[in-house]
Amino acid sequence: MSETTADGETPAGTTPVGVPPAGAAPKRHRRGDTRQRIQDVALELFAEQGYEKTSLREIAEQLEVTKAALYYHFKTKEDILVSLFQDLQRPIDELIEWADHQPRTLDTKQEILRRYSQALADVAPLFRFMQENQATVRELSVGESFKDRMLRLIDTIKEPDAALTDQVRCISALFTMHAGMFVLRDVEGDPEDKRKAVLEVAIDLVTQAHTGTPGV
Amino acid sequence: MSETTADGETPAGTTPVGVPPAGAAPKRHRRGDTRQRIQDVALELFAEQGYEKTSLREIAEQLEVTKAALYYHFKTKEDILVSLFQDLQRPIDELIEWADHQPRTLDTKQEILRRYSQALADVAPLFRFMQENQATVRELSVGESFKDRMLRLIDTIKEPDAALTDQVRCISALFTMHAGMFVLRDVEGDPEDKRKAVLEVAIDLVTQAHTGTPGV
Amino acid sequence: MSETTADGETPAGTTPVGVPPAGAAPKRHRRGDTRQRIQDVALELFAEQGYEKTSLREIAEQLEVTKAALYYHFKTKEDILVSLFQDLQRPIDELIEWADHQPRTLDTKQEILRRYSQALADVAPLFRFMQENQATVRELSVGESFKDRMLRLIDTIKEPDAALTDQVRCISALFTMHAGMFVLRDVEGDPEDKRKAVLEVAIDLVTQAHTGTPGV
Amino acid sequence: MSETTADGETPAGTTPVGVPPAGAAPKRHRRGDTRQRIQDVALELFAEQGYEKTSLREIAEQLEVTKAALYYHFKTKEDILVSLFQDLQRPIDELIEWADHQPRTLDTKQEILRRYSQALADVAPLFRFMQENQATVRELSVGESFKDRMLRLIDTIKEPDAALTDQVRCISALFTMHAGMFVLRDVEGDPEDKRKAVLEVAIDLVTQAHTGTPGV
DNA sequence: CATGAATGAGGGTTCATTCAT
DNA sequence: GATGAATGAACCCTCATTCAT
Repeated sequence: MSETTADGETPAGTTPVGVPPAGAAPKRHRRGDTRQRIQDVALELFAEQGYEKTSLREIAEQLEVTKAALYYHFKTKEDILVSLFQDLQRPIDELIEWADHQPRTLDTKQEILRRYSQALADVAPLFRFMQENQATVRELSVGESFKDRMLRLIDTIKEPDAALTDQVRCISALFTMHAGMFVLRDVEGDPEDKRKAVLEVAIDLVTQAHTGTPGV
Repeated sequence: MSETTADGETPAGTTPVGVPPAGAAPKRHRRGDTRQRIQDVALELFAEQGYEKTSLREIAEQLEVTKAALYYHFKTKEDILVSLFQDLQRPIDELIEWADHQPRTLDTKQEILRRYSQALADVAPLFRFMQENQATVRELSVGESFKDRMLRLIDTIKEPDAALTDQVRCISALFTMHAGMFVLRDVEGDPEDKRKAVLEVAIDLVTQAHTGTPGV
Repeated sequence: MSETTADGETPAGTTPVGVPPAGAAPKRHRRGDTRQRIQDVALELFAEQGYEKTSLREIAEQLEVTKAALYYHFKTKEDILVSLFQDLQRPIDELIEWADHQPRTLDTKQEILRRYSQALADVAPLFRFMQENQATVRELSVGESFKDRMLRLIDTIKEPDAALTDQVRCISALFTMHAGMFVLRDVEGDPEDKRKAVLEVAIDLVTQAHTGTPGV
Repeated sequence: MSETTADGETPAGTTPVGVPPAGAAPKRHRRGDTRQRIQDVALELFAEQGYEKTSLREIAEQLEVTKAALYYHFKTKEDILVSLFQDLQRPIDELIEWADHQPRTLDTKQEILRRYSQALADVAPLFRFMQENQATVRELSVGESFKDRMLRLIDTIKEPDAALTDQVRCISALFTMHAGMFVLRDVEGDPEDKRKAVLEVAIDLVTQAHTGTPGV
C-alpha cells in the first residue's frame, strides 16, 4: 500500500477510504478513479508476487469489483502492465532526453546519476517489479522498450571507445543503484543515508571510468 | 525401494545431455539418463521463458516423454527446480566454506572474487534464471536458501563496521559480476575478455572498500 | 459483490429440475437456474455412482455446460456436496429442534419417528447417498456434522441411563428406517405401505425401549 | 493393524519384523507371504479410507514394495478386493449353507442370528468396508454377489408370506446387527456386552416376527 | 460503469496399468 | 518374485477473456 507512489507521493487531496468527505459518494468508493485504483493494486500485487502469479481475480477481489470491471478499463492483463510503465517510465525518459542535450562532461554524468537516483526512488515499486520479473517482462511488448531505455541511459554515461573495464564501471554504476534498492533492505541504516552512499559509489565508478578514458 | 527417485543423489556430475551415443537405440528407454535430461531441458526452458511460463507439458514434449514420466523422477514441478539448485549451488557453497577458513585479508577477498567469477561462469544458466525470476523464486522454498547464500557471501568480503559506502562497494562488486553476465551480452567483445574486465572492476571495488576501512 | 455465489442462499425451495418450461429458449442461458440444476444433477450422479466416481466433467456434460461453469457457481467439488447437505439437512435440523422442545414422553418419541419417516422420504436421494458413501463422507467436512446430527437425533428418543438393550432398540429404530429406504426396494409391495410398516416396527422398538426403561 | 484378522488372530509363528530368526532371510521381509500382506494392508486401507481413495501406490508404500509387485500377485486393483471377499465371505456362506439344511423353527432362526453375530465379529473390517463403500461396491463385480448373500440370509429368517411388518422386523434384525458394529462405537460399555445386547434385540425382533406370523 | 454467467485452453497432479529386465 | 521406467487417461482446478444486459 505505502509502496504505491504511482500518482505522486501519496494521493494528497484524496479522501482516505472509509472517511467520505461529508455528503459525498454514498457507495463508499470514490467514483471515477477506478482506473487509478486498478493500477495501484496491480502494481502492488505484481511487485509482491510477480506478474504471472497475480491473477485478475485477485486484483478484482482486492478492489471489490468484478473481473469484468477490469476489462472495462483495460483491454487485457498485459495492458495493465503497459499502462504502469507508461506512467512510471516518464521520469526516466525525461532524464534521457535531458542528458542527450547536455555536453558529455564528467559533471553531466554525475548529475545524470544524481537525477537517476532520485527518479529511481520515485518509481521504486516498478523497478522492483522489473528487477524481479525480467523473465516475464522480456517476452512482453514492454520488455524491449525497457531494455532500450536502459541501453540508452548507459550510453549517456559510457564512452563507446573507452576501455572495457571503464565500460563495465559505467554499467556497474547503474546496476549498483538498482541493486541498492532492494539488497540494502537487509543492511541497517537510514534509507536516505543508504541512498546517498549508493549514489556516491556510483558517481565514483563513473568518475573513474571518465578519468580513465583516454582523450577525455 | 521407493519408486520415486525424487530426492535424488544426483547420479553423476553435471554431464551435459549432449548428443546421444551415435547410432543408439532408436526409441524407448534412452537408458538411465532421463532424470538428467529432464534437468537439462528444464533449466534451459526455465532460464529462457521463466519458471511459471514453462509448463511440464512443454518439458515433456521436448523430451518426447509424457508428463507422467516427469512425475516418476520428480515429486513436483518445484522439485525439479530445487534439484537444479542442489546441483548448481554446490560450487558457491564450497566457495563460502573455503572463504570462511581464510584470513580476512585483501588478498583473500580478491581471491574470493576470482573464484566466484569462475563459479558464476560454470553455473551461468542457473544464475541467469535466478536473476530473471526473483519474484517467483522468492516464494519458493529455494528462495530463502539462495538469499542466505548471497548474504553470507557478501559477509566474506564486507567488513561489518566499515563505512556505508564501502559496504555498498562490496555489494556492488558482487552485483557487478551478476549483471556482467547478462548485460554485457549487448556489448561487443570476447566473452573471456569481458569476464576479466568485470572481475577487474569488482576487485577494484573490494580493494577500495578494504583500503578505505579504518583499522585494516 | 463476489462473483462466486458459492456460499449460496439457496435461491429457492427444493425445486426438482423436472422438464424445462415447454417451448423455452433453445440454447444459451437457461436463466438463473444453473446453480439449482448443478445441484440436481450432482445429487443424482453422486447417489448413483458415488462421489469419487462422479467427475465434474460428467456433471458438466450432462448439463451441457463446461466444467469451468461449475466453478462459477461452486468453489470446489466438495462445495457442491456441502450445498446439497445444507439444502437437505434442514428438515432434520428442524425435527431435532422441535424434539428438543417437547417433553420426553413416549408420545413425543413416536411422533419424532413419524416425522422422521416423512423427512426421510423427502430427502431420500441424499440419504441414499449418505448411506452408500460413508467412507467418503467421513473424510469430508460435512461428515462430522452429519454424524453429530444422527447422534443428537438418537438422543431425542434414547434415555441415557436405560438398559443397554433398550438403547440398542432406539438406535435400531432409526437404522431400521434408514435401511428400509433401500433394502425394501427388493421387496414387493406398495411403497407407502412399506414405509408405514417400517414406521410401525420402529415405533414398536422405541415403545419397548421406553417401557422397559426403569423409572419412566 | 489389529483389525486385520485375515490370517487367523495374529500370525502366530511369524517372526516380528526387525528380529529375524537367527540365520534367516537376509532381506528382512518374511518371504512368500507377500500376497497375504498385500491383502492385510489393502483391507486396512480400504476400510479406513474407502476403496477409491486408496491408491495402489499407498498400499505399495506401506508394504515397502513397488506397485509393480502388487501386479505380480493380483491382476488388478479390483482383484485385490475380490480376493478379500473370497477369503472373508466364507463364514457367511457356511452359515447360509447350514441354515438351509435346518428346519425353519424359531430356534433355528435364533441360532442363525447367534452364529451371524459371531461371524460378523470375525470379519468386522470387511463388513465395515462394505457398509461404508456400498456405492463403490455396487458397481464392482463383487457387489451383486454380496447383495445376493444378504437376500439369501434374510430368506433364512423371514417367512415369505408373513405380514409386511414382520418381514421388516427380520430385515431390521439383520441391519441392527450391522449398524451395531459401528454405531455402538460411540456408546460407552464393554464391546462384548454391546454385542450381546445387539444380539438380544435382533433375536427379539425375529421372535416377534416368527410369533406374529399366522400359521407358524 | 459495471456485473453475472459462461467459455476454452491449459495448468499441475494422480491413477491404474504395462513390460522389459 | 520383484523392480524401474514409463504411459494414457483422467482428475480437479484456475486463468484470461467475452458478451449480453
